[in-house]
Amino acid sequence: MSKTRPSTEAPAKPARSRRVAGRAASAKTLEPRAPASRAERSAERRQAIIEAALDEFIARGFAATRLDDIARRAGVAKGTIYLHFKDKESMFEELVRTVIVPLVGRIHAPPQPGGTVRDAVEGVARMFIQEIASTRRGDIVRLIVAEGPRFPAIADFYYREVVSKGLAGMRALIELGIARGEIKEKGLARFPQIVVAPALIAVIWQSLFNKHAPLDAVEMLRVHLDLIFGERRTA
Amino acid sequence: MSKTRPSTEAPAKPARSRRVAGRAASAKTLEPRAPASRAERSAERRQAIIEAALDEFIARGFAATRLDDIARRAGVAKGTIYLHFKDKESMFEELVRTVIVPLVGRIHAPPQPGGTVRDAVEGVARMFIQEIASTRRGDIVRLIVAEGPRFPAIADFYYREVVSKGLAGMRALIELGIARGEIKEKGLARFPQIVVAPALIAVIWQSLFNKHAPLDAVEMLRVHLDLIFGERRTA
DNA sequence: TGACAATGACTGACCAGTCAGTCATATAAC
DNA sequence: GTTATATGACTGACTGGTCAGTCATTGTCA
Repeated sequence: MSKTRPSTEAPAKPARSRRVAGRAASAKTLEPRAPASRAERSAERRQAIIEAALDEFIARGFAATRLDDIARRAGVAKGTIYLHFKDKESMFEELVRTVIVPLVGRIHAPPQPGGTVRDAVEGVARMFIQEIASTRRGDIVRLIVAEGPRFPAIADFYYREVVSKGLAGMRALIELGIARGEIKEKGLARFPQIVVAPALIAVIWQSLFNKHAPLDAVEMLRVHLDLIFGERRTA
Repeated sequence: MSKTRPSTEAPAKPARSRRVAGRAASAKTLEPRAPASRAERSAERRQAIIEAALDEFIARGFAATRLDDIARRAGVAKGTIYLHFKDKESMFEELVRTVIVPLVGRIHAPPQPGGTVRDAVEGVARMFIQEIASTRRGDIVRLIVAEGPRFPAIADFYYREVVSKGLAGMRALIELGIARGEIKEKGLARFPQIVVAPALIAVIWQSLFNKHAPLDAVEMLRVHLDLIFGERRTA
């Protein structure tokens, strides 16, 4: 197999000619082609670049991704990228940050006062599958695993913002579960990773082996919760 | 005829202490560049290239690794690489295969007739930590996760040779454990991944987050086994 | 000596990053 | 309201460097 050819599969916006630019469609609700203000259009561009870059980085990894492809996919000239990002490397870092941050907000499971701990953990698991495993964010997780060692800044950030916070939250839940007698295995509080592990496996499986053997992530997580909390009553 | 080679008056074999055992005894009496037969020397070269390439690929990933670096590290000219491998891509694939194959042999845990299932699984876990998590093979696993999507051939191979076999073996153990009453959670037989997940997490953690928060993999796996088999008797 | 192995300078493709120039928009002046 | 000027977002051809892969030459073994 020779070098992977440029990705033309994407709806690469035809380089819109300058004369028409003023009428370029914008995503405004009513006006299909309202000429947004400079700031607005600039923000739109930046967003388009981020989306495109994400696709390319996920598909090819950092080193093999060409800025020309990102530019084409974003419907933008290559130079424009450098108006928004310092260079390829910091673009990658900033990119991951940008996409991860909103994900962090959803991490801390709100432990409803009334419910059981199992309900809370189940909620986290459901959220994880819906929001991460079955979306592009799952690929981001894989991307971090893949490029982390070469981007210590990203690995650090990810540990600080996601891993440590997520595990801390999970540990709190586990301790509550132990206190309430829902969880028998006390050692779990020291290794919340065990509770999370199958979810991560699901993400990796998804992008590597799913075509060989589809994995029912929901069912797997259910079994895992049964393992931790004991068989669920409703069978 | 002075050697034009810059700094390598003898085929520099820098960091290659791995399999010198056989030659170690005679290393003092014989010239380092022992007059081995052509075939032997060729095989040695090939092995050196594989070792070097592995180091580089692990450190940099596929795309960012330079063949010049591999050649230098292997104490070999770049052209020599092409006497042994078709191109960079097939070198990478063949490489992973070469390193994985001996690993596969160790996968099928020998279920000792006398012991408990827990003993058997513990043996697998111990083997995993010794042979994979704490060696360079762990990095290979990460490498596969990282580059898998861009090297379907490798992902396929890995699934066929390692994942499916490993999971099948684990499933057999689980079913035995269920039959013997050692394992309560029957659903585990459908998702052997759950049993293996923490081990994989340990590998990933190792290369990404260990400097932030060292993870005691042995202890974590023990807790996980407690979770599956119930508290161990000896406490 | 003949056959084969090894070398490393070389080539050509490829690509990150640059920058002089363009033009739509914003602002000021009339 | 209309025209003139200023701004800066955007462009894409270009540069300089890098690197996979080649091959004529050199070295080595049988």
